[in-house]
Amino acid sequence: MFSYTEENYLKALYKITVESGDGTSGTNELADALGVKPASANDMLKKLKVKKLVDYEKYGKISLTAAGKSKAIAVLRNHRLWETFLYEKLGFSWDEVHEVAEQLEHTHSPKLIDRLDKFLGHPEYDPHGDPIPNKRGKVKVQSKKTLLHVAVGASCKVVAVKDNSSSFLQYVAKVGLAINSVVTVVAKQDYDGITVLLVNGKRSSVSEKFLENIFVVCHLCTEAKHCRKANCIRKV
Amino acid sequence: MFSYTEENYLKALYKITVESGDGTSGTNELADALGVKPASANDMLKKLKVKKLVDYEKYGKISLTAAGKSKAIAVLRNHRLWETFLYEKLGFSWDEVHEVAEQLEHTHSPKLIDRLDKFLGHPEYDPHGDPIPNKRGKVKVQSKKTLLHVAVGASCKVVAVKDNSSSFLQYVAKVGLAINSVVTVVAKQDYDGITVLLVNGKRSSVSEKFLENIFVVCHLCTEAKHCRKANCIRKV
DNA sequence: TAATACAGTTAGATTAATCTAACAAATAGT
DNA sequence: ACTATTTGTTAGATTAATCTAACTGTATTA
Repeated sequence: MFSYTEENYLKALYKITVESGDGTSGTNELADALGVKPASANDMLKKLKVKKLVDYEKYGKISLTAAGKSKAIAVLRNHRLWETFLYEKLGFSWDEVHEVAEQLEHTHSPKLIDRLDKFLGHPEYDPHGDPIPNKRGKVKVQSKKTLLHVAVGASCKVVAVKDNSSSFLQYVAKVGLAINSVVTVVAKQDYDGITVLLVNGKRSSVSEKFLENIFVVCHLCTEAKHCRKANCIRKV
Repeated sequence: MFSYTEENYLKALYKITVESGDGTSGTNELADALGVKPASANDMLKKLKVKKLVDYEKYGKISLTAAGKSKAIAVLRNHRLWETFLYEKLGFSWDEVHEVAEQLEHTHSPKLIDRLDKFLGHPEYDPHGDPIPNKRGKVKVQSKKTLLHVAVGASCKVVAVKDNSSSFLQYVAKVGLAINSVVTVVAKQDYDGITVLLVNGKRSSVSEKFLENIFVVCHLCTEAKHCRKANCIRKV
């Protein structure tokens, strides 16, 4: 069995390794993500290595083993199903669900999760647009394009947000964005990257930090998948 | 704030003190209820006393303070609402809900509990017939009569079960009993108390231990409350 | 009332998760 | 290649919750 804490480390490692190019993480990066000191992360990494959930050599890159990845995905599935429940059934707003789901995700009842999944109608995406892994641990591929990659003058469709924090999501909502919103990049300052967005006739100026936390696809796509069209959003 | 463990101690203390005549508990009794050693319970009691959640003198009777009782009731509310959710919405059987609800009851989000309560339509009783405390901590009075108190030849209605363990509840179901079942006490052996019950035309022989875990009221009552009729179930 | 049983307490050890402070290895910049 | 910075590791301490084993107080009862 896994402790609450071990599960959180695995989940954080999964997120970091998926987002990094090479599927690895560093000690400090991990400690940062969990809000602990590097020394603590280091202690836990030793434990997880003994349990064959992570793989690394001293001073080397950290990666998840198949077993570690599988457990991390299971926790992520719990988390995203609970978020969906809170949003769909209990009327929580999308900036509130993350924190509460953190508390609910560590139940050790496979039956509970299966039944919840069924009750929700086997949802494919959570309220933030992130794919919900299925029972067998399969995770849909997500667009890796963000608003930062969209050319000035181009339009695109929001499919997910990277940052799930309440403060960011409230900001996103204020700008008028939501999952499936169509947004146009109107202008960008070369100097500091401040960008003007157009959403439903409303203009807002945002930073590059904001842009890189919004995942998008070509606005002509009908599915919230990575758009494969060659000229999608008119840029790489 | 309270730790998961503190909450469990408070909940156990509440149950024990409510069931005892004088509203107190002993160290061993508490330790037993939680499956820990008396030494551990003693350690925790000291902590809870410092936090002014319990009241006792060395070697004396243990009771909850108003603050301790209030917190215990809040945990009980969470527990029973989750049990109801699992039973009503996710199709769990009544012998499965307790264990899973133990894991869900320790969330620290008042909003979650309020929304869950609303989503379930403000239920008054959980799947075991136990009253769900309301938001302000008010708990409905429950019948304290059990099948053990019912005279031979008399009939009564099941309103709740005392033991929530899976093994007991499966036994109860096998006998054909459920909340609101009408049951007749057909015969009782003076020697060992073995009692014959009649439920929906089916006879079963059960022990006194079984009988004292089934709460009942007069079968003519329409509400699952303590029946106040003088001759209720033809016995004290 | 003295012996015995039971209930309650204490001291000291253990485990998991964390920390601080000091140190070591790897990397980057000139 | 040398130094400075960043990144990673270690040792030792702390806290919460538990345990065992030994002890003390209370209650029963012969």
